[in-house]
Amino acid sequence: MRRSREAEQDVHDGTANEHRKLQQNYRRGNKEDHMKRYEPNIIEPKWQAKWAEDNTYGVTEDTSKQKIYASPMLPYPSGTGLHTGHVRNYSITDAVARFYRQKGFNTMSNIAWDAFGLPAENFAIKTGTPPAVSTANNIAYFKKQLLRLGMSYDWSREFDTSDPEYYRWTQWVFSLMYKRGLAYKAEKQQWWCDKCNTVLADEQVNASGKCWRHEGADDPEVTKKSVNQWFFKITDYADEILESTDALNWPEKIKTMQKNWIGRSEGTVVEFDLKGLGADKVKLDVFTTAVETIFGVTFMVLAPEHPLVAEYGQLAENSEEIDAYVQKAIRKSELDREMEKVKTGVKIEGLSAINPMNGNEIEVWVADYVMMGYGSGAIMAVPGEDQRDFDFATKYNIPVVFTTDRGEFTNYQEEIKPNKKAFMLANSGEFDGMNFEDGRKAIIEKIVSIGKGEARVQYKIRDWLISRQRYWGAPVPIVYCEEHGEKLVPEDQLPVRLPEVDNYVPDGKNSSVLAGVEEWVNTTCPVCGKPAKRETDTMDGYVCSTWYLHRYTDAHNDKQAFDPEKANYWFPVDFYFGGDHAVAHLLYIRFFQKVLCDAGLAKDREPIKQLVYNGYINAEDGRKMSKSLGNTVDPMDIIESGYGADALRVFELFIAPYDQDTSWNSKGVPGTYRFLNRLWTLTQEFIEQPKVESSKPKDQFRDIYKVAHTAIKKVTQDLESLSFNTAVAAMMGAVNDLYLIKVKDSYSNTDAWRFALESLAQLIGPFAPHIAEELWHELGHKDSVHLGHWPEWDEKYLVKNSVVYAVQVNGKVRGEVEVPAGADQKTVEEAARANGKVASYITGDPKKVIFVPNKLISFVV
RNA sequence: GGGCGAGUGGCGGAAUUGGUAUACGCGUUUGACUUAAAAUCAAAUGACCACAAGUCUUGAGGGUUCAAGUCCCUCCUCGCCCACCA
Repeated sequence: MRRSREAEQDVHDGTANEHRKLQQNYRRGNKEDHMKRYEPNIIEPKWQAKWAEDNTYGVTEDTSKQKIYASPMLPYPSGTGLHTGHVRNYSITDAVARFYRQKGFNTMSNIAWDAFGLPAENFAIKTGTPPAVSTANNIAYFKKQLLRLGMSYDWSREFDTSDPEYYRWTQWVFSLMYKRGLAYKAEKQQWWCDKCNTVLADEQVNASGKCWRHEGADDPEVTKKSVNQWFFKITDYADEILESTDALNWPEKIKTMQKNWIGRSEGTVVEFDLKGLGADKVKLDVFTTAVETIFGVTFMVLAPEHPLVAEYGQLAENSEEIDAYVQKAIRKSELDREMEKVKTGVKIEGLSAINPMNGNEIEVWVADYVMMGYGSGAIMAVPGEDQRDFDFATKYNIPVVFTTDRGEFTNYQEEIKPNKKAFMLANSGEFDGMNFEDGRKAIIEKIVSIGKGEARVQYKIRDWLISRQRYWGAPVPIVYCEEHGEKLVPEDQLPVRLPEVDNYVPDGKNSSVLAGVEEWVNTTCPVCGKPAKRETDTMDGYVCSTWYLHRYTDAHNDKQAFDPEKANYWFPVDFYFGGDHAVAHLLYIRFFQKVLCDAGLAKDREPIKQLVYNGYINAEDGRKMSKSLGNTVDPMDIIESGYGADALRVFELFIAPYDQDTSWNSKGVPGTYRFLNRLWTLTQEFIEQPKVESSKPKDQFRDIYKVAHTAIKKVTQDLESLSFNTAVAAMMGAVNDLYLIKVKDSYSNTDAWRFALESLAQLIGPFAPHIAEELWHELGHKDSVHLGHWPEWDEKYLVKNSVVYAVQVNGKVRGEVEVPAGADQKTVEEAARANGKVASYITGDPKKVIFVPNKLISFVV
């Protein structure tokens, strides 16, 4: 069940060899026999057990302390387990959580399982294993991995979203939405995946028109199907979400994507009367962002799917031609239509529209360059002012009217388009001579006054489609009664439990297998008690994950989804870590938080203070890590082969800046293991030295203190700015420096060495928590280094006694000189000119001398 | 077509307001230890050059400056996102 091993045999063999080597090293290494060796597979499980026993990472709402809430995005427990690419996200989360915990913050970090979803159901269809069983197995392995990695979660708050005790409250979330008028059922054209046999949200359809779960070359494109569906009214909050996006401390990339997704544009809805084919009383609404061009409208265009096309197209003389065009256009995917360079269309003969501003009668066309999915699916075409309309008009010999006075300009792309706003209106009746802005205002006013339209804000975002025709999800808590219609299941009757079934294959007829479970479907009406039928749709997994960050704050409450007081203590989430779901999940949780606020259940209108969005780690071959390519590495293999979780975690943080994509390197973990081993050895050797009561003043150990304080400063600042890779480099540098000092001078049990080693034990805590704890205890401490132990640096040890200046002549470095700290320009200049090599480049007096304190001196000759 | 990123050794990557480019790690090479290998420790490692000296080097080309990976202009490549958006 767990995972297919064959594909990773090579990797496995490789690590097995490493394992053998390491074991030999332990047995026959040249370290003195009595010295305790660095064996992560002994110390790591030991501390993991101790932390669990002491509940080291358990938290309560301690108002006397400042809180930090740091969480990774909850994982979907797939059958393949975590690979080393996934481990990056968890390592980053844990480094930040541990850093703040060590600094004394009341820090909460958690894990939960996003357990509902299609793969478990598909696995059930294939093998007959119930989703609940395979999901539990998968969770067990994920949990084993994360425990072995030593993540500092409050495990008492763990839950999985497919547990009735959880989805009971997911159904409560639905009720909350329903009661606030934010959940509704509607018949809409929706994306449909033939492989999943279910509808998909817009966000689940990728750029090439395929389902997010079936993106392969052989997979079919999604199609449109008309289905009666449940929606959450996210559009009610579109404006607020959009407006508050800029202020978020989130990556610009994500913010831009969300803003594009909401897609706000301000414009005008204009109503055109129709004429002919018996449509004389019918109005055609169009949306335009350039209403000032309305005098230039010479034709109207309807999208092929527009309802008026179906209605009046068949009445036209050329109905066959229209029908053929529409059929062809609908078969083409939206993507194909967009790729189409040449615009095509068909005129609806006999139908015309009346321009409300000048009464002109104009043609009505069907063309697939207009999309049903935006605006009203119809446009007023202004070929004089719009390139697309112009192309179309030219092709079909439709008149062109310019509504701007362009003077001598003739080139549209080069001259007119960029300067459009500078031209005065023309051919626009009473509005001639007005500039673009005034003209627009005046024309909108006029349209409104004659009752033919209004200003409107148009969004690209649609309401959130939440229902799925699948088994393995939280049932929508609705029943249908003949007398009372659609009724919410009362809260005290939740959860609506998923019944056990034998056959998981959906019939593809717009309903899930639940529809076939009669004893479940047949229920009673909560109002009259008479027979009623259950809703058979389940909710999209994104509904489950929309409120789980709240559940963490009160994970086992059986009276309510969460206690708002507890949630308000922890919220907003200070750091949210992930590398996926740029739009969907991250938009939904913002929406939900605002709903909670309006319902009086939350106070912060934004749930996430800082989004930490990590890049991908690709496989060593440069391709994306995936089970099907056989290029994933199981972190357990690396850990168990003797390198341990700490070395793996350090490498995950060291490999590159966290937000950058990079590639796995199988030699990397041995490298970070070496580093940890050097730190280990340094500490062990120290412990074995007899304690020295030094009579030397502290200043004699200045270089040791300097190394320690430099590292403390750098690592602290780097963690604050999430620069994990340079923090690791700084610690490596410190260890290297201490080795040099050790070799050069004596190595003895002095306060200076103790300070340096204790500092490093603390600094390494967020990165390699087990060795940190072990060394901390080896150095004589009894408590956990992870609770409230973080070193502070003292600037006085960072002050240099002497400074090395670079000496430049005409901008080129020709040498360097060492002078006492604080030397003035004259001193440095003399020292520099005393340098023979420098002097050879300077003949006579320099024209100019540039002096940069503590850096360089530059002679211009 | 539009928007946003990014191009630095053999590789992953460092580099305050412009101020000694290549920190740290991997890899490679040498030495110590070892019967031997591994491990460990010490050291070398951008290119050209036998060495020194010197020259060149941050995608390409120009510019500003005493000084440019960093600022400005032109261009190339790659990645991501959006896209007949009315």
